[in-house]
Amino acid sequence: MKYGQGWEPKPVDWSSTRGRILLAASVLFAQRGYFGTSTRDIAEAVQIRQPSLFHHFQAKHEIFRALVELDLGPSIDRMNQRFEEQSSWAEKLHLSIAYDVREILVQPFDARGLYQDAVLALEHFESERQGIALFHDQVERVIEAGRQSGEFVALDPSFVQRAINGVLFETLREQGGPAGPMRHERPLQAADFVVRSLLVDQSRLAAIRAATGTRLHQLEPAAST
Amino acid sequence: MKYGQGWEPKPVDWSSTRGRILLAASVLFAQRGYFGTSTRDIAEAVQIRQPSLFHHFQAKHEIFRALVELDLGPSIDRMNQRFEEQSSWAEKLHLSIAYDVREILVQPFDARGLYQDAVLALEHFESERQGIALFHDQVERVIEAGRQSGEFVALDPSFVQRAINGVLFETLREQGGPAGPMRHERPLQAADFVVRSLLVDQSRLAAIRAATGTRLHQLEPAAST
DNA sequence: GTCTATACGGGGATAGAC
DNA sequence: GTCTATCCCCGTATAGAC
Repeated sequence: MKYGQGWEPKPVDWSSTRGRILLAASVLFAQRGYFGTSTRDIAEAVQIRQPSLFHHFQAKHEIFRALVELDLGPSIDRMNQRFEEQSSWAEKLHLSIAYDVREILVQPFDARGLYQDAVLALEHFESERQGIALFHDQVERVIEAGRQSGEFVALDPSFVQRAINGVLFETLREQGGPAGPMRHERPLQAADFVVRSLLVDQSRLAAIRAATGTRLHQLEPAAST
Repeated sequence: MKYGQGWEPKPVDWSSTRGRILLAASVLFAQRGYFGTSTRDIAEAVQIRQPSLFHHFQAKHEIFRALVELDLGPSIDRMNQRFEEQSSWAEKLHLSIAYDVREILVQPFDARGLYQDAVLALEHFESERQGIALFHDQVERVIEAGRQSGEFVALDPSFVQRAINGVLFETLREQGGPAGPMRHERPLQAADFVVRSLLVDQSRLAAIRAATGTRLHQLEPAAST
């Protein structure tokens, strides 16, 4: 299993040819989808000839895979960090959502084209499907634990996990990818929206929000490097 | 403008060849995406030869367009009905969400492949994009009105509209299309999740939920015909 | 309304020179 | 590491017989 246990993708030099291929491909995947993007399109965007792509990646699907790793790996890693912290489940969940939203809005590549069922269903992406499932499990575990501790109302964890997913993804769609204008309030709004719906005692939200704000400030975005 | 003003798509005889093409195509679009589905695939699923498709639809994108109309048209129409009713904004929103979730889970075709930005960006789908924008406007109007009346907390209507979208869509993904096992509690759960997060006075939720339950029972699913 | 035959463009990927 | 040339498959769509 590739994902989990502190695994992180190697950092990418975004100015290298390989990095520029990844950036351009992510934008095209987001705009036209994986199947709607040809290797010729990608090559043209990077200003190289189409066969030169295959020097950097063995196949088209390896470009896609690299992008999923870059997005998903750190996300799983962050969630593992939340588990190790001493904080309430509501705080963990709130910080996770806000952090994920900020990272996805700030990172240099466009993640909108990456989590399409139709693409991930391809045979090549078995380990990516596993990674996604792992991430979903992590989220569900927080929801479930929060419910058992009495912090959250009783709601199907799998439903909540999917709702969070939907909120996260739509926030990215709204921004129109990393190129779009950053809505700086979105990370906290998204986290508030979900946690407000889950909390038994809603008067705690203000304090939780404040804690997340402080932590987010400390944890500088890694992606801007 | 095709959508709006009481417009509704013509009913489909799902046992006709045309209907079977629509059903099969919707499933394939959901599983492999629009670009990942060939007209050969569709024809094979319907047990006819590939060129015979073109007797029923002028082009591949006309099949897709017909499916979007079948899903989106009734949805817009239902929202218009909510506007004409005498009820609070919270009730309108709650009923809309629950109703939409139920319909999307119950209708015979699979809507999961229909709202992909990469596909809708194609030139052919201008009127579909307009229809989707119209629906989003309707939702935002309810959010905005509810906030002004003091029923809802202050949250960016466009953010909330997207969150609702995400929840709706993820609920469908969870079920795995119309073929999957229906979670009968999902319509009310989804509506609860959103409205709970929006309501200023959360003690109203139980009453709102009860009202939606009654109305939903009266409004039999149209799609099962 | 469905078929066979076929046109024609575009797709991913490889070979091999520089 | 990038190029040109090229292979070969698969895609949508049309023509025209039955």
